[in-house]
Amino acid sequence: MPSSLKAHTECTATHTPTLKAACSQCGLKELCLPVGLNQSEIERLDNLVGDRRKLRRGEHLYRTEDHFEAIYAIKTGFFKTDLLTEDGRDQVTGFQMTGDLLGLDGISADKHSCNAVALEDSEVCPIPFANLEHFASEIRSLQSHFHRLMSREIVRDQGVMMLLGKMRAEERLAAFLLNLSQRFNSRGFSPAEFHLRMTRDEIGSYLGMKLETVSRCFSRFQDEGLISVQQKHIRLLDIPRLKALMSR
Amino acid sequence: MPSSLKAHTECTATHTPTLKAACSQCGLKELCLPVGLNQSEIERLDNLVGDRRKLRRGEHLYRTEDHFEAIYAIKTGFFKTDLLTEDGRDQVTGFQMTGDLLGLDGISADKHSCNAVALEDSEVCPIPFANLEHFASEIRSLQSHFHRLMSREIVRDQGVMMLLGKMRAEERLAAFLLNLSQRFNSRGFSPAEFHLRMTRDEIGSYLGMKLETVSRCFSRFQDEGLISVQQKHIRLLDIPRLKALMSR
DNA sequence: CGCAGTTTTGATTCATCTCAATTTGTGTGG
DNA sequence: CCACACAAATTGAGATGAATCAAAACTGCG
Repeated sequence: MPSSLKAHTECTATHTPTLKAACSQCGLKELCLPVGLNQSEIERLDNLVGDRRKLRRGEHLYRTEDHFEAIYAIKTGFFKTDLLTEDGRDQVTGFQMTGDLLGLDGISADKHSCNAVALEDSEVCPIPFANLEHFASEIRSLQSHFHRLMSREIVRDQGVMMLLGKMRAEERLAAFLLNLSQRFNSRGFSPAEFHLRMTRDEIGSYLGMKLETVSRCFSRFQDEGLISVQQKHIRLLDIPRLKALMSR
Repeated sequence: MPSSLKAHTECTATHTPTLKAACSQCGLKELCLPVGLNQSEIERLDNLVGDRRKLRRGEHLYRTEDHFEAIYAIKTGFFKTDLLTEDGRDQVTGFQMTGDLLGLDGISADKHSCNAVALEDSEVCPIPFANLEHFASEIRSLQSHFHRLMSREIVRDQGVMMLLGKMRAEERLAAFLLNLSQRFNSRGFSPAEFHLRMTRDEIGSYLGMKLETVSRCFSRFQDEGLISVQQKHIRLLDIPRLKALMSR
């Protein structure tokens, strides 16, 4: 599967070893920004997207307060976004994977309101926002799709509020695992077996619980035969029962 | 203050007693969708906005699963949005007041993902979304402003995640009061004295705590001289100390 | 191979929830 | 306009889920 995501060779005539992004050649057409565009429109997108950018594990794609200029489509890899308060508390606000968009937070004030960090070596396609708005006003389907994507982010956030506001620790973790499962599945990976890219601490931060509690819940799930855990390797053994756990 | 917000008389030639919305005449020009538009652009907005709709306290503007067709600018009044799970748990996801926009959640799937309920008699200006997208692609400043508004919603939601994920009950309530204070202030009302339109239960639902805990926190704040509470009437007596409370 | 970071597990504490009773406020109809 | 019924808010006592503190085990990286 990852082989189809390997970097293309450069396609500019220059000698710089940049990786020209090319939506028209990309395996993520059905998942990413081009959804719903026809062939010629996708080709116009190619001109819009900047050179691909590679990040090593742990590297920041952007930081809070950075000037906003582009949103980023994840070509390969895995990210987290987080907020930091003055008094040092850190809240993970999301985990993003292949095909997801990063940076929408920056539009509102021309600067980013959170940090985006690669949790594994990754590659992103920067989409300069000025260009995107320009094309969006010409290509109605692009405009419409972009609006849907922003709205989807709002809906997603509502779900997280429900999670944080109303669920108990076990329910949160079950919801989290099922969400990952579903997202891996829609990207062609196994929904029942996957590798966590984040630490227990990061999971805990996202779910509003301490890392010890995350660990204890994993253990309890395992004891009950719901999942199998070996460090970061997770297997979901009883998805129906996990789902049932959520509606208590 | 409310007198300037009183309903205009109808301005159509028909005999139906509808209230034609007119951004160009509205006192909320600086707060609402028209921000940043010039006079002639605002006049074009007038044609875009549908007839004003009145809601009584307790009435739904829309419900989860309702077909999405318009977003709504709040002309007067106060709303909450909330989600309901199958097993009956209810999460308030936001409180909206004059000048705020409602309905952005519906764009992503052509149907609403939450309920919007008036917490007092209110009036909204419906903006049919198809029209809005059409005008947005013609008026760049409208397009740009609309994107900022959606992004602001995303940023706001991140703040709520921080609140729910990392703060203790007292901090949440302090943050909540300060947020209301700031929003009333920017609408020309007193930042230090206001009337809560929602119940303790709704505050608790929003902040991820039980109504009894909300009530206890109010009492404690009052004992400590931070605020004065008489049912729904709140006076903030020591804003700096309330702020300090948040960064513990 | 050893060390640092991560994870697991245990014992204890604490914040918030739950259950319950009382007070206060509000809307309706006589 | 008052009285009644119902909804909302306050307060207390006790239960509990998750946090905290602490130590040990595991992992993988240099």
